[in-house]
Amino acid sequence: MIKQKVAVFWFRRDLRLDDNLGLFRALESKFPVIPLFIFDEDILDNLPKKDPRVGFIHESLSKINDELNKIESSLLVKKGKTVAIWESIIQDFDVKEVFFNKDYEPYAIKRDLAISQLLETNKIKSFSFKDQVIFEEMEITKADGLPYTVYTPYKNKWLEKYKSMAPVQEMDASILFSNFYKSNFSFPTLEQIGFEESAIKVVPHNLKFVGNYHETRDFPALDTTSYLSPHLRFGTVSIRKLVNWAFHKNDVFLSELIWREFFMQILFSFPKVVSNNFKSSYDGIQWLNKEEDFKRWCSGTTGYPMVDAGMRQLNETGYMHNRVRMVVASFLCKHLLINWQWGEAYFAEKLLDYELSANVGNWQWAAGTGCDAAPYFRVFNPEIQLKKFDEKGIYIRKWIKEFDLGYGKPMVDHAFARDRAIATYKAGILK
DNA sequence: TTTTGAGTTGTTCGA
DNA sequence: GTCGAACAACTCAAA
Repeated sequence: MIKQKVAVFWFRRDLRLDDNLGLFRALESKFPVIPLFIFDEDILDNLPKKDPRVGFIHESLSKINDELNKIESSLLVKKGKTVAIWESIIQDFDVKEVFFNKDYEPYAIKRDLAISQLLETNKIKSFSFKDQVIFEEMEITKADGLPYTVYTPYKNKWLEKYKSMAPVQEMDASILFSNFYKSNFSFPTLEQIGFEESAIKVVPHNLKFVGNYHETRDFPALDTTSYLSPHLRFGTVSIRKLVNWAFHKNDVFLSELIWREFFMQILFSFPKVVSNNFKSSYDGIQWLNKEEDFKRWCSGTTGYPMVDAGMRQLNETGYMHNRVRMVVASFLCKHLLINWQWGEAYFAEKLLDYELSANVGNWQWAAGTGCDAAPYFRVFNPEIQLKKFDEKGIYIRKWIKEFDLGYGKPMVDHAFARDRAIATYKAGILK
């Protein structure tokens, strides 16, 4: 049997048909395009069976597949080790070209290199595209060509470059949809991939409060969050469209999107931050790392309402308000003197928007060990934070049902913990 | 090369 | 109640 000549577009964390650069370029190919997604066993094997993020990926793929079905095409969904899957695809089709959008995490870089080599060996052309970010690694650098490690000058340069760019062209790939490979691949259920439905769900994003972001962002009771982060994580929204829109809408909100790229380029240029302090002079801190303290933090039973409400919101929904993330992170590192890596790992497990670069970057920021981090003597006072940002206790009552029935005592005295944290850091920081 | 200014999100203390 | 300084110097970026 003669194998059909095809191109393949490989979806990874860009789960949309709309304004997807790599997909657009793929559809310009002279070969019909098979859209592919691989559930990567090297990642999935470490996840719980009810991981809501896998559910969201599955749901997003299902929507894409529904769209494709309208034009007599379908998504090819595979599960296994990526190299083995690609070997099988090369067996089944005469693959001429492969298109995908770049992914900058250490694991992804390694994986993509292996696949690119496999394709090259088989004389298949592969093309990768910048789609996940406005500016990728080494596009925003200091005059000497080295990466920025301080946010503000990075942001200034980023904005300068963005303003000088030609206006963003939105790509309407739908005019090219006729070039999708006609197929009727069967779409697997979540159970067939080895997962189960979770009660926790990614919610649709909501941009209606962005205009007032600078005024409302610190008040968790208002629930004016955009809920964009998981969508950015999995690429169900286009960063180009979002930035283009946010640019005229709200500077502070835009700045958060620039933080995203700042931490991405930090991870790319300094991959050691995944498991090491960015500032190695902080390596000598004597963490207490007490298991039972960590468990109380995880379960939201520290006795500090702001901390507990945040952790319970996380445990129940997979989200946590940004202001509260700072409070719980500072509490873990400074009040409990637990290594930021413990907290980072817990967030990685629970957050729907979990993204390696931002998680590591922000945890190191809170711990004071990161680039451009909070100074070590800055210790958030959970009671003052509550008074300032949830004065009426609306947020904490939402997540702590028993709050008015008499709430437990703090597990550690603030003044004591603050002094201990500053003294411990001071003693541990190498000169 | 040297100098200068600046650095996400805080808290506490004392005048 | 309000305000500035201290917390601790240090490193980075740019001129």
